[in-house]
Amino acid sequence: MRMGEDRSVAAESGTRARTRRAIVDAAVALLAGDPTASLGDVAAAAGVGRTTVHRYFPERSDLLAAIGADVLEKVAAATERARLDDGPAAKALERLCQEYFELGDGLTLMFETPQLTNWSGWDEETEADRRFLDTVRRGHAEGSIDRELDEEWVRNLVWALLYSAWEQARTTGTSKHSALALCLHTLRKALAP
Amino acid sequence: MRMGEDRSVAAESGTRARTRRAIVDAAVALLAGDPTASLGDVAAAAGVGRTTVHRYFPERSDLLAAIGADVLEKVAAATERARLDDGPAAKALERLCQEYFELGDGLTLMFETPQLTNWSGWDEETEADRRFLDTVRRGHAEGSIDRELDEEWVRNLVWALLYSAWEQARTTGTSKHSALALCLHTLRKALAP
DNA sequence: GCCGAGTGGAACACCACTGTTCCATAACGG
DNA sequence: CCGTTATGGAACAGTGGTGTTCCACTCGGC
Repeated sequence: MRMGEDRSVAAESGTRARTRRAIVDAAVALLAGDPTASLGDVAAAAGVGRTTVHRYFPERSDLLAAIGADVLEKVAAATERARLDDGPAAKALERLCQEYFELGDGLTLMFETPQLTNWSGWDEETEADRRFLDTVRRGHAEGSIDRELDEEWVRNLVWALLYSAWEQARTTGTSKHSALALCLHTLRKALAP
Repeated sequence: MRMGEDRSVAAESGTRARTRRAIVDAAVALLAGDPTASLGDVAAAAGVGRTTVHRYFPERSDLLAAIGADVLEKVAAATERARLDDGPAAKALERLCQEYFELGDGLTLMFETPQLTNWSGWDEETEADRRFLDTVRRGHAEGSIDRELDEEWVRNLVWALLYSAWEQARTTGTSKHSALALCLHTLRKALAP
């Protein structure tokens, strides 16, 4: 082995890694708009041949799994950036909400493509999910989050607000910035005891 | 004309009307869970032959249109029952929320099947939608609804909360009743100035 | 400039769903 | 009770996505 990585099977050449990313990114963007888009469509959107897509992801489910892993990774990174343990829990959730908002299409996808959440990485509790629920509990304890709202409800609420904000930006002319502001404003009021 | 209706083409015999309902109802329940379910699945769920489904709805899109009309009708009825003009606007929206909650599967369907909203009845503003937005404006005027939240955002918010509530009942063990309570509690706080 | 990795396209079999026709039979209603 | 009405199933062709193979190409890095 030279400088390259060799995680499980083999290191991926720079070219392969780039093509792979192009396909996954295009798939995320496309499937967010229409979860039933064909692999041919994905290939076209990625600017590669359909054959190439099949070379990287033998079956459709393989592509879905890759997307799932990708989103999961981004969620983990966003959670990291939000520094959930700093300051009041309510504020921490607002920061998290901002970070999640930036995920964009990946977000919509999780909402509209339950099949994504059907692969191995999702059934067991995610680290990010656990950190989220812990933070809500911390908020309950320190009194910065309404105790009437149980953890799962807060989680659902956050996702729903994020989805709404994107929907707002998409359908009405609202800018992403204002949509996020509405989202955070509403979250703050909802969480307050 | 005797007692029967003869709206556009012809009155439907009792038998036909019943079969039609069975198909539409089954389709709503099934498609809410999986928007890509086949017509064969719908037929099976409705307890009729696939041929019969095609007899009532020649093409898939015809069935979708019928479902769209059905949901639209139920939304209109729910809006009626909520008596939006009575009392404070914020309370009116809470009543509306309760009524919408009862729509159940029809609700999920509107979220997950944008194709439904692509038929004729949806593109132009619905009467129900107009009444909703009017009520929000009334709330702004009388001060019972936070003026920071524009009408569209409130609409998105209500739908998102309803979806969350059903999700809550579906995934966590929460009873429908408690889920609705959380939903209303959150809405009340979010709307308050 | 060369060689191999990486690619695109054509052609193929396959499958599931769709929409249609036809016929035998069951249910309904007067 | 009998004829009309409604139904279910089988069989069919058509369609579009899927997954596979093969071959000619081009591009990148040494």
